Amino acid sequence: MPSPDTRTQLLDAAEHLFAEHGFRGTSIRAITSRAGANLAAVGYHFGSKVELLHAVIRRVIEPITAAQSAGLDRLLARTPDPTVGDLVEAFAGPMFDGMLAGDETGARRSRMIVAILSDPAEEMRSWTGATEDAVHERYVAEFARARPELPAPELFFRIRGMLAVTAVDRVDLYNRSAPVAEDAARRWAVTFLTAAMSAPPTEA
Amino acid sequence: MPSPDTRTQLLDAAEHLFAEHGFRGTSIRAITSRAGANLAAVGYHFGSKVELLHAVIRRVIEPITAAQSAGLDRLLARTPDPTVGDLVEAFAGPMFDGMLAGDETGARRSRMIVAILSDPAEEMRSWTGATEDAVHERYVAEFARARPELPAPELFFRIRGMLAVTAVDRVDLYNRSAPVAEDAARRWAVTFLTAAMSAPPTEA
DNA sequence: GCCTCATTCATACGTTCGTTTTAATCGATC
DNA sequence: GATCGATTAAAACGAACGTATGAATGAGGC
Repeated sequence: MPSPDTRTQLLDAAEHLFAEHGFRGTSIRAITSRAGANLAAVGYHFGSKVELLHAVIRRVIEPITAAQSAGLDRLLARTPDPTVGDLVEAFAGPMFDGMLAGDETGARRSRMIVAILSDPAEEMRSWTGATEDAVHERYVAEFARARPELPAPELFFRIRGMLAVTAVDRVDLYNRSAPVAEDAARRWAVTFLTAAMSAPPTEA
Repeated sequence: MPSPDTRTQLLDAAEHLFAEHGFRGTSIRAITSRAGANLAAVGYHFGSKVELLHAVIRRVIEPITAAQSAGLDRLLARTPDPTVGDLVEAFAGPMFDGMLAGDETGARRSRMIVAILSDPAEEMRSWTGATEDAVHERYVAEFARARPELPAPELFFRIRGMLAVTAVDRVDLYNRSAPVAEDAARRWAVTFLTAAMSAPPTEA
């Protein structure tokens, strides 16, 4: 019984493999093999493969949502009318938490998020819970308050754009340079998105 | 022999199903069934499932790349020093071509592009040819010329961000409004991205 | 009318997959 | 140290998959 916690080992292995090869491209056998567990361990601990997926997703998403929520609380306690830049920082920042240079888990988690957001498979599409929805609602409301002249549909479009940018790590088409240092990506994203969210409404 | 062209029918069916359920989530049987063709038709016309995928990807990507290239030619013929907005329009615009409201193919193609850009599976990752690379190189060079004060790594990051935003249709988290009218999404994206690309460099 | 060649068809093969089942094992409790 | 609940192990099942094969089909050229 050398393994400390089979359940956790399974979650780690699954997160790695899902990010690397996608949900459908990862077999239970590959997961249990990497986790040093028996084939039946997934069925025992999680019930099925998709329930394991949901557990993995929850483990990735929850701390991000919590940080987004806490960040907004902190922001509103400091000032009643936060700037667009403040909101962007509070919303997008947590996506880059724990992505220190040299640490591969950050990049892997980023890939995982991209996979979650963009995978067309049915199993990937039901990852939001009440908590996530509530936090997103709050941010939508705050952005609407900070940019009252922006029509709602265009605001929604821009928020979708934010989500997309914060999760691009996977598209390494232009990533010909050295691995991005420390939290440079985070600050670049905030610059990028603050400018984008601050743009005047598109004229009709 | 009522079907006009089995090969085309297969491409259409495959494009639809790949966008809907992903590559791995789509069986050859589902494709041939939807195309009204025999199970062996894929093997006969394309050789294998992944070769069919590559044919589908090529058919989606090629007109976009061509339009991007032609747009840049037209732009440079008009003015030697295009603005950031001009470059954004020429680069991002073609991604939205043929996405008229009410036409489902546009949204489906968008989903297809997202799937291509973000799918972690190995088969999806080798879709760029020499033509695509050349066009992207030209745009990188032009953006660098238009924003000479921007450090190269941050410029690369922003171009990745552009790619991400132009392909977000799938993330319908905030798409609670009616389907986006005509080419509104295209103009919103240009506004969004022009502001983002015009932002001053992030300070160190 | 027949041959030819491209295409379509029905079918089968071997593999891999997720899941289930049944037995074995372990550690803690009394 | 026997018992019990929780976990792990080994094996098997049926289904679905990609691919390959060989026969059937049908139009166009001679």
